[in-house]
Amino acid sequence: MVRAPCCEKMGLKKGPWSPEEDQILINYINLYGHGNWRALPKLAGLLRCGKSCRLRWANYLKPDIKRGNFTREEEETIIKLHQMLGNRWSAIAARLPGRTDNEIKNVWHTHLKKRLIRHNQPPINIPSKFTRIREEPPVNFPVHEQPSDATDCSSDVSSLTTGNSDDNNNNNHTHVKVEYSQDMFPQMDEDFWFEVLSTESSEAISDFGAVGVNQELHYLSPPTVEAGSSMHDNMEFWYNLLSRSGELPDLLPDI
DNA sequence: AACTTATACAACCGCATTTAC
DNA sequence: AGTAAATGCGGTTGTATAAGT
Repeated sequence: MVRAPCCEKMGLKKGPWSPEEDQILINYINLYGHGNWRALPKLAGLLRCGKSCRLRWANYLKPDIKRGNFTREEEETIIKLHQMLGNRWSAIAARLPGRTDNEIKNVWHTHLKKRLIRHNQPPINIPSKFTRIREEPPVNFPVHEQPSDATDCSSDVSSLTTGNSDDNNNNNHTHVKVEYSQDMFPQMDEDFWFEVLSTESSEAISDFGAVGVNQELHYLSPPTVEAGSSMHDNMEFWYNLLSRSGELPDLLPDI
């Protein structure tokens, strides 16, 4: 693919936006929308590249953007989501209404990371290949019985963490029997982990208990996956298990 | 007051992915 | 199916301002 010449070579402006430029962009998008970012600056009469316009709009001018300091609650949410998702700023931003990926990235690097280090809780560094998993629609995690609503992941998780603990409890570690088939296998995307972790603590992960690999049923037993072990430990365990199985090479590429 | 260093945040760059043809 | 263009994303940089010396 041939890279488009950079803004400067095209005689386009770079650097901070003036209030006049902002107004032109706002007016244009309010009137015509932003169907084609590449064409937009020319049509709007801006000496900017489309990319610059898109960034300015997405990070600053969009009307639903919440300005001002992050609340303590928002910061806690970012920390929690970062534990689950790593540096997937856009995924984190998707769960914080009114906040942009760029803003979250900045607040992470300037405040939150340092705060965690100060409190002897260095941030988990999830390998980037974990965080760049192919995007796919969430797929149900298999449980005893498929829920009636096949698109609702959260109902799966709650059934794993609550419903199963009664009949399968074993030394505080619940094992869930999973009937395995290739197309039922969980997609370990952000939604999958988010649903898992948003149930009560990482105990939920050990509650998954079993997973099918190579057409066999495998149990994740203590001490391999302990209740209370970290998100990353669990991800690593599952990743290694899946890698060894060789069944999902493009879902989770080698580290 | 002048200078240096640290911090915060907007914007850019380049790669990856998706879309259109 | 292949290719180019468009878009999205995450890492990095640039710059204004605040804090410290």
